[in-house]
Amino acid sequence: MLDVSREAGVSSATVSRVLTGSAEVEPATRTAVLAAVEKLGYRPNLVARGLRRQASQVIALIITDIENPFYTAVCRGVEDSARLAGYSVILCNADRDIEKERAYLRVVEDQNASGIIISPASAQRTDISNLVSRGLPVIAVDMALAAATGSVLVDNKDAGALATRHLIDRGCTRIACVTGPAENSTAADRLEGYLRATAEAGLPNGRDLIRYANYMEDGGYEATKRLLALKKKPDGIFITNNRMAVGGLRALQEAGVAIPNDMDVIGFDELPWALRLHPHLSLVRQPAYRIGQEAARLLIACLRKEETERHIVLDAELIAQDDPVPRPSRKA
Amino acid sequence: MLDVSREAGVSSATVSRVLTGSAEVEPATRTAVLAAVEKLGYRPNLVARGLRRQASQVIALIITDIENPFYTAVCRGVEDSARLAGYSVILCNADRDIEKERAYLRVVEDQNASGIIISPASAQRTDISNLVSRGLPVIAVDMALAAATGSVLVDNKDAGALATRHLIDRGCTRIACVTGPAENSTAADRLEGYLRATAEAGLPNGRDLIRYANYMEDGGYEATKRLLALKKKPDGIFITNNRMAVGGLRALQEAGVAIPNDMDVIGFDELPWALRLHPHLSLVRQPAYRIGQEAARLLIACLRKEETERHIVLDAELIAQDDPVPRPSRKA
DNA sequence: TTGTAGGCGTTATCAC
DNA sequence: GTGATAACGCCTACAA
Repeated sequence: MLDVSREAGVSSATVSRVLTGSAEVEPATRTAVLAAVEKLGYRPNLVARGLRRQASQVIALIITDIENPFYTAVCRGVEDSARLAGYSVILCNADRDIEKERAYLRVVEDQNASGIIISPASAQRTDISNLVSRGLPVIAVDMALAAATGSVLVDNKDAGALATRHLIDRGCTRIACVTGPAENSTAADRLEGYLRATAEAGLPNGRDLIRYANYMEDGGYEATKRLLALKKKPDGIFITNNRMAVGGLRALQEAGVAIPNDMDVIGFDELPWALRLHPHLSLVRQPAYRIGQEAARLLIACLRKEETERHIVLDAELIAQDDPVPRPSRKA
Repeated sequence: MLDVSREAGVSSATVSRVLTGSAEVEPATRTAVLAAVEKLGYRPNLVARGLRRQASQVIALIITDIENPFYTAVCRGVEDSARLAGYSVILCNADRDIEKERAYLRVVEDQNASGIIISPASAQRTDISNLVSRGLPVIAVDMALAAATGSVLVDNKDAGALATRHLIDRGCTRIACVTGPAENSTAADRLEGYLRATAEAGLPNGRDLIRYANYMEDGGYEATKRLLALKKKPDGIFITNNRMAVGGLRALQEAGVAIPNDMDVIGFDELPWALRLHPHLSLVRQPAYRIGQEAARLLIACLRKEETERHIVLDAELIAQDDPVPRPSRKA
């Protein structure tokens, strides 16, 4: 910057003013400065700027599982929205690991991120209290977090009920549920939706019909296999996430159970295209891209101290079996 | 830090020495400092440190397509390896967009990343020359980059030939190839492998059997559909990436073409589990996680000025149809 | 409108 | 072994 100021024959303060637009500058000196910047290919050092301003124009995005397309779609929403507003995004994959998540929260704080968007590893154990008390805005997505500055969520109970009712509407009378880890609150909510819908319909929903798994393929596989081993087999299964659905489909396939003739299945969230290879698999889909967009919008509004609603709830959508599947609208 | 130094009754310089281990410190003062650090919950400001040291302990990872599980697996490899060595990773998704990639390269440079790992959007147009000339190490993965400091690659020509020969071995005599964008060098290499293998076997490989698509589901879908519309239909198809394979499978399914009876298909890279739902789909798999690990190892070796081989070539592996599929070994 | 000067939180240098 | 002190590159009072 010193070079630029010399080249333009002004002080470094003026260069700074031109570059940041923080104050009025004589048009002539302004052009001189810009010419010098251009000539020397000068670019401000973001680290120094961050140190001085105590704010970095960087948003940290901490996600639960980078190999799950739901979260990557959220990422893209955050990204696109944040970049439009002049923010950079740094992405961290906590990998469902509370320790890894904690490590990232520390790093991100120490790196002076301007704000944080997080899909928490745990509603209880994820601790953002010191961040929030330091005034750092934190937006929760996917899972509610009591201390969060804001949130963008889907009502997982409703979504779970929506999925379950679809199976009921299709005539299932003995519906099982493969849900996520017991301590995971979204899994609990989706399960609760299942319990509500089955109860309303007077259908059985006892412990034998419920399986807790790890939200991963192998978990869905094992859980489904065990359901198929029941004496009183279910005639419908609600699998509460996309990766487990893949495992579940495989278990059904290996067992020679045909969908929908021998078994009705509904999943939760897409795998881009892959689940559509199974035309008889319905699913409930969260607007992942939109969740990301809204989270970024919310965070930036907080950073700008704008008045805005703090908590957004979006609707999940039923993609019913054999229905025409709309293209995922990213730009919506 | 000033607080800590007061608390411990020493100067800030000593605190720094204790924390960084940059010089010997009297054990007694050392414990006093650490006690003060503990008591006050002090944590160094990484931005200030980065400014002073002109090095950030942050590695930037720029990937091509965050929705492609191949790249996310690379991420995890980089991550795990980098964190072990005390580096943080910031992840950027260039989205096959050369402009977005350029923007990220700038941001990352301005943020003073210590080094860069990149899967380039283009072998020709991705420009890292100024980074490299500034002394920033850049490791290319997935696609070679002439200016790169180092690289971790798979021989895509060999891999393409490997895939094609598998179809040949299975008795195909008219093999088509759905490859990526014409200007994409990995796509060109995989295609070249196909051309070589078919030529060696005396099989046709004319323009009608070759489709260029966008490495995405819709591209694979359209390309496959057009292959199926040929007067002289192929009896085998090599689809050069995982996302296109999903689209291709869908096109075949819609057309009622059964694998492997009506058509043999081989893909390239996995979708975690999803492609295994199609037990008759073989594929050639790159060691994605390992590529990421090696890239991080290489980069860190460069940062530490260690002598090391600069360019690593790993082997792709054939996962033959109906063969038992080994679990993806992440920790390998 | 512009320049001077000081400080953001560290660490490196140089005395002691 | 330890403490002043300067400097990393930028921004912003304050003064001119």
